[in-house]
Amino acid sequence: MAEPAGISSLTLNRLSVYLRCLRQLQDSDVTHVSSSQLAQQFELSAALIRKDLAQFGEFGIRGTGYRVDDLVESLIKVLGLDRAHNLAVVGLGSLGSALARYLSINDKPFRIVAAFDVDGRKVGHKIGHLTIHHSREIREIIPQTGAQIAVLSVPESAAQRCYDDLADCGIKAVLNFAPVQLKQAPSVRTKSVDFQINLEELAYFLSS
Amino acid sequence: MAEPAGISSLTLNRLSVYLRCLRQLQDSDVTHVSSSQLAQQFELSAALIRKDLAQFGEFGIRGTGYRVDDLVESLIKVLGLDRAHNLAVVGLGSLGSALARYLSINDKPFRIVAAFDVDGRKVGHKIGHLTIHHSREIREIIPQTGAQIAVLSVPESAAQRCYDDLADCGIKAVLNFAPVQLKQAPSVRTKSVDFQINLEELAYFLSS
DNA sequence: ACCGACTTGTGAACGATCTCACAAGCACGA
DNA sequence: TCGTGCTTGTGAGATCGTTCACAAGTCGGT
Ligand SMILES: NC(=O)c1ccc[n+]([C@@H]2O[C@H](COP(=O)([O-])OP(=O)(O)OC[C@H]3O[C@@H](n4cnc5c(N)ncnc54)[C@H](O)[C@@H]3O)[C@@H](O)[C@H]2O)c1
Ligand SMILES: NC(=O)c1ccc[n+]([C@@H]2O[C@H](COP(=O)([O-])OP(=O)(O)OC[C@H]3O[C@@H](n4cnc5c(N)ncnc54)[C@H](O)[C@@H]3O)[C@@H](O)[C@H]2O)c1
Repeated sequence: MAEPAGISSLTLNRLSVYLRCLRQLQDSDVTHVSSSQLAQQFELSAALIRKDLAQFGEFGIRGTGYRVDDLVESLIKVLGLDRAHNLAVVGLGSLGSALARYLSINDKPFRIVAAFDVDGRKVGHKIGHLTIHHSREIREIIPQTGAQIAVLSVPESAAQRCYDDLADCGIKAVLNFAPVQLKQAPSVRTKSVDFQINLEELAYFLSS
Repeated sequence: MAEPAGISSLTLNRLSVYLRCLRQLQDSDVTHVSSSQLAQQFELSAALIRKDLAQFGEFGIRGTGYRVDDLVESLIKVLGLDRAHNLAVVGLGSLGSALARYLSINDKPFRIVAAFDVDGRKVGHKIGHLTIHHSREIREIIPQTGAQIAVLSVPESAAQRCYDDLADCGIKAVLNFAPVQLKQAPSVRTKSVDFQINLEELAYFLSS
């Protein structure tokens, strides 16, 4: 394999898309695929796909293209999906519950191993076969579970405090859904998904 | 005001962030703010903030900074948030319901005016004070409601068909949550939010 | 064994985005 | 009225991301 150096989010996100597409091809028993065939599926240039892939090694065969099975395997390795990732979910409101449900179905390499809330009606009860703990126990419980990634779906007002707790107890990555600009901890890779911002972008295009 | 020309998504999304921050300042009775003060809040350079804002006109006062109230008002106008936007939600599973709930609370300029599903247990029932219709009625009902934006939260297998229906009946923008690469209609501004891709990006950083 | 048709991987050109640095402008006090 | 101190708006330059174009390599047919 190859470069550890700064791979951009854009490239990484496209790798996920390629992987998804390649798996569909596997299901259709396609064994080989060229960069231009892939490029047609999404609206990308073939060169970009080749550049993206080439950053991690030489996966293709000149004159032939890429062997689908091999490329799937390589991408899984590159993205780190060949090992299980333990997740904690913090905030089991309507969004958090939906995410938890989604993850237990689509469980491939991501597995929920801890759940937290503050609502007395939820703490102590189960979501799936997992007991919901009180958030004040985050620091105590997370290290026992081996969770490295946290999904943060609490109200805005609680987001920063929960984030800091998570950072303190060894969480390495957070996917945040609260519409706030988190003051980030240096030890934590943080990514936010902001529904409202996306809607507002669409609103802009409608009124112009 | 100024340029209609191609504003990038990056800029637009930052404008939303600025707006959110400015509203907090309003609540704290701060009347003036400089680009460098804003820059501290998020981790951005002051110059970038000024460039972003300057694309739409001269909102600042040299030597003083920006008047918070004025800038809020200007950004609301720029983003098109000064008028109501009617939304349709398609697919009221766990995610769709969470989104619908979220939008009815946080209703500022976005209002749900139509809801669709195919599940017999849902069609005919209400979500909030809105009746859920069968998806086959999308083409008929959407034009009556004036919805211009659709939120698409159906399973992957149904996403493309629903999208095409929405495009056909005059929807101008779609926010898609299904993990698929939609074949886009030229008349529709489309944006996707992909939970899985975001998780996979985080996974990459953990294993490297 | 060779040719022709094809595809990859990649340097170089291009374009978009961000940062730097400073002239132009405003407020306030002397 | 003028000067000082501050901040905006903005060209010029740096950096990052994408596209172009082609040499290098592979395969199948003859
Ligand atoms: N629901 C959506 O569709 C949606 C969409 C985009 C963003 N969001 C954001 O996601 C977050 C959650 O949204 P929601 O709709 O699920 O809200 P919700 O009110 O349904 O759920 C929030 C949950 O967090 C819990 N909570 C509160 N403080 C907590 C703490 N300190 N520690 C742990 N849990 C705590 C609450 O008890 C509740 O169960 C919000 O920030 C919201 O803005 C939601
Ligand atoms: N739940 C999550 O946290 C989550 C996160 C990320 C992405 N997603 C994606 O969002 C989509 C919905 O997820 P979900 O968890 O709500 O699934 P879900 O199964 O709970 O809900 C899907 C809903 O869509 C309805 N539906 C099916 N076909 C339809 C059609 N043709 N027209 C209208 N409605 C139809 C179903 O009846 C159901 O109510 C999926 O594509 C999923 O991959 C979900």
